[in-house]
Amino acid sequence: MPLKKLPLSFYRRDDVVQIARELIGMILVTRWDGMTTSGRIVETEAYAGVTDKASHSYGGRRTGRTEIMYADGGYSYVYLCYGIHHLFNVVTHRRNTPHAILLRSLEPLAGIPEMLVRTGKKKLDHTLTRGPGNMAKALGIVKDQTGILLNGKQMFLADDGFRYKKSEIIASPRIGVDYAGEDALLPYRFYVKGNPYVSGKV
DNA sequence: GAGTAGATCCTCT
DNA sequence: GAGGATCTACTCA
Repeated sequence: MPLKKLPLSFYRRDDVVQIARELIGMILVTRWDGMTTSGRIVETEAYAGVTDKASHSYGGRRTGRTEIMYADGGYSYVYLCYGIHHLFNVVTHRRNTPHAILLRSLEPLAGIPEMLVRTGKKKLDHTLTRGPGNMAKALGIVKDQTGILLNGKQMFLADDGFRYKKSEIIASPRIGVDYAGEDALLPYRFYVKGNPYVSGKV
């Protein structure tokens, strides 16, 4: 089955956790610098807007950085963390409901040589796109790519018909959000069981 | 193998 | 002026 771009209606639904689960197995494509790179998503985390302490938009916080989260679903939200890592998110739901999904890891498909150049690695191994910082780097994603509509030419998510078995998709608490108190325990993270590209303990 | 520090900079207080 | 949705390398055992 050929690649089919996900329609904007896919992102503009109410249940961000459900969308995060459905994104597992989809393909992320970026196309810039004259190179196409892509990979199959194997790890995501949902951030449920104003009610989620771990979210940047918790309590309705609205700043220059988080403004894009309040837009309609289907936009990219990239931001810099720890001064080094760019983290790529997909905005979901509709205007004024700031939900987002962090894409944490994917399995490289196309453009692997380009990914190796971008990350400075010598050969392909599971650390190439493991974890959100590495993944963004391998795909050439930087925070300037915030606000791109994900059904365009530069960057999009697609479905090639592949599906993991339901039993292969695991829900667990999110990573690196200990500061969020009880919300850090919510099972908003999804990953493919046993996949070497998944960050954290498998 | 486990634990920890350092990198490094944008954003909000 | 502080801290973060992280990663790597280095120390110590």
